[in-house]
Amino acid sequence: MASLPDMTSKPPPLFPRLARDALSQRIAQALTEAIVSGRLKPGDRVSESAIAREMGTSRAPVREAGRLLESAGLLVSKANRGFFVRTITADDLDSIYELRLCIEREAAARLVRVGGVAGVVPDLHLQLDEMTGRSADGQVIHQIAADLQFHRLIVKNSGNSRFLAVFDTLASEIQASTALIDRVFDDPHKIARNHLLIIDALETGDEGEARAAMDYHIGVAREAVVKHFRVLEAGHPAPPPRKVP
Amino acid sequence: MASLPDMTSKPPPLFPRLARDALSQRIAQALTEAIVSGRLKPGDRVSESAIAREMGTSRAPVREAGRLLESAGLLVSKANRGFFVRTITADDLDSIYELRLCIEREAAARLVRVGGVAGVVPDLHLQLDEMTGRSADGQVIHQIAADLQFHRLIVKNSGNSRFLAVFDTLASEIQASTALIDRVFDDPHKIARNHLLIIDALETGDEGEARAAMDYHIGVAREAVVKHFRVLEAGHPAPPPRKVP
DNA sequence: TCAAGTTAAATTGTCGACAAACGACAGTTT
DNA sequence: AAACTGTCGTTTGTCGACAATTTAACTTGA
Repeated sequence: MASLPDMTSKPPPLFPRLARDALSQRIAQALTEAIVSGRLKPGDRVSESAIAREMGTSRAPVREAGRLLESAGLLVSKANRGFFVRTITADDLDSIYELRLCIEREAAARLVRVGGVAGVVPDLHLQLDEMTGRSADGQVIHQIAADLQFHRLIVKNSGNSRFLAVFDTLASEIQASTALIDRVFDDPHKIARNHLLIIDALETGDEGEARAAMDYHIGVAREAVVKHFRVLEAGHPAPPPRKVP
Repeated sequence: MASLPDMTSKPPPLFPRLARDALSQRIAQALTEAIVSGRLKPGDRVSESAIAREMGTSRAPVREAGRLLESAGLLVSKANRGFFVRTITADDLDSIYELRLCIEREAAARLVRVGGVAGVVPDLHLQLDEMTGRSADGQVIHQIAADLQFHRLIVKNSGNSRFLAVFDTLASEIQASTALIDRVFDDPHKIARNHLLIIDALETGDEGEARAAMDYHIGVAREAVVKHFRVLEAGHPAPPPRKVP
């Protein structure tokens, strides 16, 4: 009986299965990278044919990648006009952070409830080191990515897959918006301290504590980010759309 | 000054915009209708070529419609296998309702905060009439649709567009899952009374009241729906996938 | 009879091409 | 001068066909 082939668990951790469909996903990843890195700026046109020419593929997979990123919130499509990099306003970011608050507040409480705190705390500390390390290099993008990853760990281990799905969407939009930011908001060590407060709250084992810590933490970030974008908008009322080479 | 052309509100209610892209959207709508009506059951294969043949189009727009419904959560796609109608488990529904709770709780509070209650209450009553009317005909599907529409009105008028986007996704999944339900859970008038409680709470003007009412209302629904699906799953452990004609 | 290996049918992923639609520019009219 | 109309080039929306992959059937062997 023990020699029966195991049908439930994957036999050996097979290679990433590189399906044929992977093409559109790789294109999507390349586009995502271009957007979060800032090479593609909000409002820029993303031409199917141009991208297809550059990557040496047909337009079909590019189109699929575009639709994928559209549902992810990174692109918008106008009928018969094609895709454009989504322009994120301060109001958008405010809405995003308000939704993010709802999700993470509940995720933190849920993590405590299901007793998964002890399992993630080590990973959280690792991610925290990553965060402070990155910020030392002045890698703002990577620092924010590590920040989001920290929060993602909490959401992922909360046990509600819907929370994670929504969070990932919001995270990619937040990450994309940070391409416009050229400086960190706070001293890296202060940020690290703030995240330690979250870990402390989680470890109390009290749902209310966890919720409150998350409430405060995200509330502060929300205020800072939105304010930053409001002054940005005051300077650049309507940036003209550029053509992607 | 009063004769200046109004740039903020739409001039005359323009025609319905009828874009060329409407083809894939119409296909998506047709597929959605088939799913929520139960003609396509969870696990059923949705063949690109078959649908394209039936509708007299090429596979490309069908494919796009599939991707659209995939991001909406109605379909899942396996690499090189195509699309399948999403099978929703009781655990899924529980996750969905937990997320829905987070959203609507905050949306109700927000609606109170921005002072939009008075504007929607008439519409809410209209939707309530629709709900009780439908249930009299035994139209369970339509009754649930009207129920969701009631809640959608609150979310929409809350002012956070992200809330609405997430709600719509969840609503379509809930609507699709109800295709498996053949009876109403409660007396229609009792349901109507429960919704009246929400309206009452909104009209108090107190955010906490609104939140609490929503909490209770959705909590009850969640418990009933999830319990219903758990017994369904006990009877149908793994329904075999059917081929769509 | 059952199992494994092989072959065939069906379906998806991708490609290149065509026609409709949009935006820009210029010409005309009031 | 301003607004409207017609034309032109570019890009998308759609199509049919080919290649790769999966599924199922079929054959072969113990």
